[in-house]
Amino acid sequence: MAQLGISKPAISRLCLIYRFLDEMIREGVQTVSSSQIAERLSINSHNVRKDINYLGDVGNLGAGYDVLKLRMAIAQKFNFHQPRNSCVVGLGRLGSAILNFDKFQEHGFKIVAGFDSNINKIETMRSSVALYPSHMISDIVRRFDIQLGVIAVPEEMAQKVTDQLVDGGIKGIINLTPVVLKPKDNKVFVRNLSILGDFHYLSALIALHQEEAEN
Amino acid sequence: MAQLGISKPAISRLCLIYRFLDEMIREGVQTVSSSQIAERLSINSHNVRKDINYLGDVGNLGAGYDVLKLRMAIAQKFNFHQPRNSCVVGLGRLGSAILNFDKFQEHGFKIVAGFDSNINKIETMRSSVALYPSHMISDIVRRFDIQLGVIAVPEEMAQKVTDQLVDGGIKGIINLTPVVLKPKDNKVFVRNLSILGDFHYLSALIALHQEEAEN
DNA sequence: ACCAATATGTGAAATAAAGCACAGACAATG
DNA sequence: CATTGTCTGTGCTTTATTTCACATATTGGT
Repeated sequence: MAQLGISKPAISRLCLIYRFLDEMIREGVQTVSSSQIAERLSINSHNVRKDINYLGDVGNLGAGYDVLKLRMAIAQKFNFHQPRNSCVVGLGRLGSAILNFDKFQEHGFKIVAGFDSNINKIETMRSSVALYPSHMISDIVRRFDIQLGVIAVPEEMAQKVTDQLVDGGIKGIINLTPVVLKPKDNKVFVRNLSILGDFHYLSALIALHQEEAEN
Repeated sequence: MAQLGISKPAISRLCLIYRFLDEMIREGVQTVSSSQIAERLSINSHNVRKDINYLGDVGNLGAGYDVLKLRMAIAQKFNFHQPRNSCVVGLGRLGSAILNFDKFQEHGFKIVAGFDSNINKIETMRSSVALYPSHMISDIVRRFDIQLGVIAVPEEMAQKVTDQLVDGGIKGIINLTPVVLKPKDNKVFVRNLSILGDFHYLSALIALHQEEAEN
């Protein structure tokens, strides 16, 4: 994959900053400094400034950042104003929790479809989102120009639905299974959010930390 | 925080490898090479070898890794055989989905408590896990030696329950809210799994990628 | 109008992580 | 038992990311 002109950790931090600014706006704050942001988000203030610098000229030398202006600059750089259609595949407990989570809409992520292989489930389930059987994934993704997909199916189905999503032209996948997905099209971005994985990771950190403390 | 002798990305990869080995064992495979692991997990084979090297002497020069031996070596290094008590705070749709997800138990993460501030909910909810009102968090965490906590509460409560978990002596937190937590005790490890955050992140990647493609 | 305090912007230095090349060890085969 | 091909272990190189230092701009008070 080619250059992005901005590092991935930086993108990730700017997303955090973006949400932090939302909060500031709600509280009526008009100006914020790099060290205030840094303090709240537990990152280094130099890093904050450098990240913001990727956006171009937004700060006021000596006078911090204008909250609205900075937020706008991030939104523009990352095209956050363009709403993106999304879908959820797998409507078990986890999947349906996400399907019905209304917070996403507020942020421009419109969930327009839910999929499950159990036809009975999609017929009886109540939801404001349109539901479809899994074999229609590619069709529906293409038809509604769905760009983001959340995968919440059992492990053994994960790769298969990935292929279907990719066939439909999906652009990004949030993978909630512990499986490492291999999208056929390598322009598709994948983000792994495995709770089991994080249990392992934290458990490992704790163990190493204890071991170290004993020496 | 001090040295761990092993980088965090490496820990994360080794956790992936660990689960991959589980799969191999189920399939009856006895030996695996660094390039097979690399291929399946989409990482570089040099990197795989280097990571495994942190574990000490486990490979067979010229003949790949013994699946069982390697898995054991990771488990030992990270103390995966020690079961860790866990809890879930916030029993909305997301929280209760996790509470009732039995996969964790198989991996040594025993969920021993669920918390919610809505007393009515904890009285009427059916679950094999013991449920408590949120004001008991510190008590119960301490009493049952709970080491890992999953936070699935509304954003505005997240910091408060973090403080309670930390007061009880929690060691690690999986944060499912988009809020950046500030644990009072900095020996507590936090892992952020914000779906909204990942929507933003992917959305940003897609936007940058498109922009680049246009030039 | 000046001074002090405050904050950004940014090149340069330091650190961390990933990628690489290859020497050395083993296994399988004939 | 020798030979060939395979695969690990690891120091070195390269790349990525963070941290630092400081020059420079701005505000506010006197």
